[in-house]
Amino acid sequence: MANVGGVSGAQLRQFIERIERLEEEKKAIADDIKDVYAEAKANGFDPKIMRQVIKVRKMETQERQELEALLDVYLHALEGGDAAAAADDDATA
Amino acid sequence: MANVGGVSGAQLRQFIERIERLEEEKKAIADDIKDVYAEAKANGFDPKIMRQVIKVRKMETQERQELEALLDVYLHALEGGDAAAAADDDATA
Amino acid sequence: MANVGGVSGAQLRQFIERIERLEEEKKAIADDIKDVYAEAKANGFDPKIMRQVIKVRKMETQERQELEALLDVYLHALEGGDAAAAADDDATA
Amino acid sequence: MANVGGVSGAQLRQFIERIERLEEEKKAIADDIKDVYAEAKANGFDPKIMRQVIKVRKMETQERQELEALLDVYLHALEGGDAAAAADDDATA
DNA sequence: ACGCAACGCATCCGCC
DNA sequence: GGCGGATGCGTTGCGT
Repeated sequence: MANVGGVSGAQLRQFIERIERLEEEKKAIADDIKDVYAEAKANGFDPKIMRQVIKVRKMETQERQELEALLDVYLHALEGGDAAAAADDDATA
Repeated sequence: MANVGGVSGAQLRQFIERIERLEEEKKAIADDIKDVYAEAKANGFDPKIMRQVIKVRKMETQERQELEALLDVYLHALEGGDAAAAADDDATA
Repeated sequence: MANVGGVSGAQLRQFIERIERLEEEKKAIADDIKDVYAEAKANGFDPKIMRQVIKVRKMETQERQELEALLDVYLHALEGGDAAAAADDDATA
Repeated sequence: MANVGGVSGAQLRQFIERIERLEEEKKAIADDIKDVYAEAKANGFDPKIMRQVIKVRKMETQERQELEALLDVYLHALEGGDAAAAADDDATA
């Protein structure tokens, strides 16, 4: 009985297996990351500091993206030709 | 100054960038997983049940692995020739 | 000043001391466990094997619990009357 | 076969069960601690800060105990009646 | 906004 | 005494 209540069990199985496959890939990458840290450590770098560096760079990236997003909002408002929109944009920011 | 305190800044940069790249991939896969859950939900499947099913299947796999690990440790103990091997007689009954 | 910003310092003290007391008890039990391992080792048992046996038994218990949780979630889904119940047809095969 | 290689499996079983029992108790206490934090939070206290407070107090306790231990060493050295001992005590500290 | 769960980090213990 | 593995803690992200 692969079909109950009009819904395909086989289809569910496909979803489950796709997810399990993806999670395996995710784990594999996480392991790769651990390997890189280990290799770096073997070359005299401190993993703890490296993590800090990566965290900071990530934050900088996020800030930059947010600024770009904000810029886009402004530009689109101008494109729209509605002068008031630009004025409203970040009154709450 | 690409060399500070005897360590190569360029080498560090390589490690950092490899890790950042891998973390992007990891995030991409995590997003894919979310997408699959969303797609399954759109097809009438309950994500909560799916997560539980995946969790159970994962635990089954882990338990097999732990049993294999236990077997390994028994075998090594036998190699060592000491009394600890007695652990297999009824502890798991 | 036992009252700062509208919160009772005395009350906080009670919470802190309760927690500290509980943590002492927890540590005492952890020490007891170490003692048992030491005693077992003195009787010729391998602690490593013992830990693995305990881990396996624990996982067996957890798996039973997860299966029960899965059953619960199935039953609730059936109550809800929606198609998600189809998850039981072959996903675990 | 409760006896292999002259070692009692029943005895091992006793050790295993004692440990499992103790670990249950430990877990129960850990849960109690969580409950206290939750209760404190419900009364408007920040668990994160509470943890900091407890950590600091613990460190202070440890420092005090170390000082007392050091004092004991000095006192015992004096009791020993060996004048040189007191002078040696912490030359390497 | 809250609570839960997974991840990563720090600490500690046993082994070499 | 250093190293690797295991455990507990704290943080972050996800789902409700």
